[in-house]
Amino acid sequence: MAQEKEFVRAITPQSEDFSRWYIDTITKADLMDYAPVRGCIVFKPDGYELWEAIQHELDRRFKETGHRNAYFPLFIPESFFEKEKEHVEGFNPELPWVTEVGGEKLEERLAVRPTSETVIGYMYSQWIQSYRDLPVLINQWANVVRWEKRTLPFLRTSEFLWQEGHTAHATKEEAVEETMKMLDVYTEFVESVLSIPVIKGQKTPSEKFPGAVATYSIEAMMKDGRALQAGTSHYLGENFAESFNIQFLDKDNERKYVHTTSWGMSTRILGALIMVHGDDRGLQLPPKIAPIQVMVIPIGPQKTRDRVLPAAQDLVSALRNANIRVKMDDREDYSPGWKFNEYEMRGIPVRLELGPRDLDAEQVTIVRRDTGEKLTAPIDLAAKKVAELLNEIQQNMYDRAVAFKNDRSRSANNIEELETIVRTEHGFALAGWCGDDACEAKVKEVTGATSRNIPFSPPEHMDTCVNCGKPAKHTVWFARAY
RNA sequence: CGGAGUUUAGCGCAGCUUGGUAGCGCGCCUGCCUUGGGAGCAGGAGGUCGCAGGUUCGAAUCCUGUAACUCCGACCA
Repeated sequence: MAQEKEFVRAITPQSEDFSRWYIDTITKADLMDYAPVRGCIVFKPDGYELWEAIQHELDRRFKETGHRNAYFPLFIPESFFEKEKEHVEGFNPELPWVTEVGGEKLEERLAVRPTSETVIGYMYSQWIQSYRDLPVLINQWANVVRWEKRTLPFLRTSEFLWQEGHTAHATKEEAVEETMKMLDVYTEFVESVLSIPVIKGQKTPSEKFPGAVATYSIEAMMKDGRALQAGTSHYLGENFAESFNIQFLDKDNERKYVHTTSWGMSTRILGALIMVHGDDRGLQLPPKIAPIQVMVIPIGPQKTRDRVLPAAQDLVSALRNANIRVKMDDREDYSPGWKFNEYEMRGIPVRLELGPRDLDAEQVTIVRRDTGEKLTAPIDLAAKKVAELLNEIQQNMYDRAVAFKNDRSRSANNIEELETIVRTEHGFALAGWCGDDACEAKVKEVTGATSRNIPFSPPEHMDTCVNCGKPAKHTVWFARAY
């Protein structure tokens, strides 16, 4: 539609080229910029503020579940990586090394951390003596580096920001419970705060974290039908405890290895936020995470400003008193129409327009970002109305994302069907799997889709392996993934 | 890491085939004017053409190399 295009001429439509849309949107919305180093980005203030909001919400949940924050070093001695074979093999291709300082070679090379299991494991071995020292429940907010061959802003960058939780427990049962608890924390956060529905499940052995006994994930569907792993939680068993000799003396006077867990969520989640909710006008932020929830735009010629501006200021105060994150744009050198488009592009959930006509009617015009709907409310009830509306938008965005995901998900009885689903219909395919790595690899080779996870509650159970036709051990979600 | 494409003003692009004084739109600055879906007029600033070599009297343009970005593949919690 020509008029539609006119509003957003700076952004490539999603239907034309989803990748271009994504890059256009994050650039125009001023979330990031490319850095001079390959594969690295700058989080500009508007992008970093979103991350701060995510940090704030997650950190509160971690603390409510008994965790405390700490910070471990960026550099990890080479010898640490050699202690856990699977771990070193998993990360070796993407590790950068510090080999010399001031022109002199180091005795031992230092890796820039890709994740901190090893250095934290080493420290835990020093700190833990007795069952009375357990559990250890620590989280770290940090940057990590993985030298990726192919990068994409927020989704896969050479350096990224994340949190990594690392816990140590006396028993397997307790550690497994922790692993699941944190997966639930992620799920609750992503679904209720980011309005993104996820699929909870277990990773197949080929997709699990190097060094883990079991990896669990939450998977989300982007608007192009591709999957994005939104968070992971690992039960590491005694693997790292054995490698780093993390032992404790139990009540029965026996020396035992601890059971460890780790769990992480990264700035990649910003990519999900953008690709789940964004549309051809740009970003669309769920109210609970939006740094600015409401933008007030006073309207009218010079001669009415004396009347409009104080009223608009009162409106801002009323909303602020109702704990709504509100800002006013009263710049005179931008037209109202320009501002409408600008803040829609930036994803602000609600816009309030206040002009002479509104004042005459003692009302304010309210516009929803999610539906584009225009409403009015009496000025003195605006704060109450907007608060209700923000909740409604939050829910509507979630419902819409659920409907989209369900619409694009269905079961596949054979590999051809699976390929149609992921390549032509651009969706998720539910399929049986015999448990053989070779069958999983074959699906990837033929269809381009990888196993996302073995869902805890699949919509149906599949009987036969999608590749070899033998009885299925598991029902698995397959999708093309970021 | 392989294949393809791109790189010229803050952004988007033309100019390159056929070598000869650096262009357009938007944005930016000044002034006037203007405000309910990206207003208008006038004047103005801004670029060693990604980088390094080479060919040539002369290179944005031709050749070689290199870097970054985008897409497709390989690899990848």
